[in-house]
Amino acid sequence: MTEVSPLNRYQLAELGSMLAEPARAAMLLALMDGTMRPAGELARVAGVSAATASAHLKRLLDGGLLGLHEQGRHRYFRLANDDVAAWLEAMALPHANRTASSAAARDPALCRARTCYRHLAGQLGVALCEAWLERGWLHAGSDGMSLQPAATDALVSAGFEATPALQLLRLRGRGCLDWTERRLHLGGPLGVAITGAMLDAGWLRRAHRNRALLPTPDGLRRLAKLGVRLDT
Amino acid sequence: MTEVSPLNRYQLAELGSMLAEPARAAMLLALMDGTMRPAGELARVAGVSAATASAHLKRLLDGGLLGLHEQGRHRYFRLANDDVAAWLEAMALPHANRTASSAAARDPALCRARTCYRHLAGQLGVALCEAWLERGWLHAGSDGMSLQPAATDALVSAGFEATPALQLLRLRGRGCLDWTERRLHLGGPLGVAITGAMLDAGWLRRAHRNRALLPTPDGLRRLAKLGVRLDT
DNA sequence: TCAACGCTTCGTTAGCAGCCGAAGCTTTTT
DNA sequence: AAAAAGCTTCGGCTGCTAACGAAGCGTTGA
Repeated sequence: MTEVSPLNRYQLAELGSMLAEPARAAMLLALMDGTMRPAGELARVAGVSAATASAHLKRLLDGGLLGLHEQGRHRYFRLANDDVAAWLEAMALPHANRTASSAAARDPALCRARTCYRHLAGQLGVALCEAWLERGWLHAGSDGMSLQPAATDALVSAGFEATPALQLLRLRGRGCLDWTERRLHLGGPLGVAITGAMLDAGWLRRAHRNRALLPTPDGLRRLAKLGVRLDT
Repeated sequence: MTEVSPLNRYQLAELGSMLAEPARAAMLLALMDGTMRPAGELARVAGVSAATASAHLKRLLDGGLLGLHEQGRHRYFRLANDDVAAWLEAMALPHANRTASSAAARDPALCRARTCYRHLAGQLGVALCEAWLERGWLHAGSDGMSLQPAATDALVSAGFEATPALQLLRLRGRGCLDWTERRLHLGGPLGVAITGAMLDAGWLRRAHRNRALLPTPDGLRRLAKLGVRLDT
């Protein structure tokens, strides 16, 4: 009865123990929006002293869950990569059933569109991914997803600037499991770039309270032109 | 800075602490193949006394990760549902990068085909899901996936028995993120039933050492007739 | 040059969680 | 009816770890 699995018991336990402390969990959740935050701010978010926070951050850093950017006397922490963000999103899976009954209690805006790390998730994210796959604008290969040249014309005519649109062709995307929709949306550098461009262009606005993204009326119109529609 | 997320810090920490003990992690991993196992066996797998195992199992049960079947003086434990199995698979995400370099070191058979809970995963699982979606045999709606009547004829002519093939139409499937392929394969009751039928029909055999599924030459031929091919 | 600042390291304390053996309960076997 | 088997509960021990204040270190700004 040898143990052959993606993860052995010790790796799994190690990963679990990273989350097992509410203070660490709070820090990770705070970084889910893709921002970088200094240690002191994360200490406040977690509600612990600077000394305690420092130990927690070291632990998460050594564990490979966080990345670090040092600047003068500040140390900015961020999630290590979008695998970690996708993983944190997936942590909601065991709760999927229990909260399904109280689905209405969940923030509807959050279900409609939100950031997953730094790319678009929720109904809108899934709709975009599926629509573009169907139109052949996105190609899904074994090495991830990529934008097809045919898509750039449509993007430009919908309001994207020509240069950024062309640069998108070089970026790679990847599927990312959406916890509310249980289907894939577009993540990876490509997903980040597209989402960023839509924010810049004013198609989407960030909510203040949470990770929700609010599509503007103009944004909805332009998205519809690109085949992306919200069911409701 | 209120905390609005699928999971709050305490839920996340609670979930993490379930895994944080190697003994509990070992038990969960042992149940990943979808089997039911009595407490005593899980104690042996985890390498702890019956008393300790009992406490761990109670914890996992209360936490909603395990299901229970009582029979006489035996208590059989299983994973609560396939959400939990999918979640455990997703736990490998943060390791995806690190192990990518040593990808060759991973068991190739395991990457090719394996059980995820009780349904087919790996290259073969993803290939089946994508091929059947493309052919219109599978329909993906917001409520999950379902088999279309058109598929049953093909299944029967490929060697499925007529009655089981018809019963499949009633079952619902769902996408399940594949940690090696980073794409969706077919899970849920429908995925379980199809995989089970293929095992019964001798298209696939279970490996002894691990969760790998070994396609037989005959099975490969029949799968190819159903549009399912391994890239290599 | 000195003070303020941001963060980490050190040393200590307190509390929780895992572990086991023994005892108890229930079901099965003889 | 008694013994065995499977599991849980109880009690006590041990070790780990999160917590904080104080001290130390490097950076920034006056």
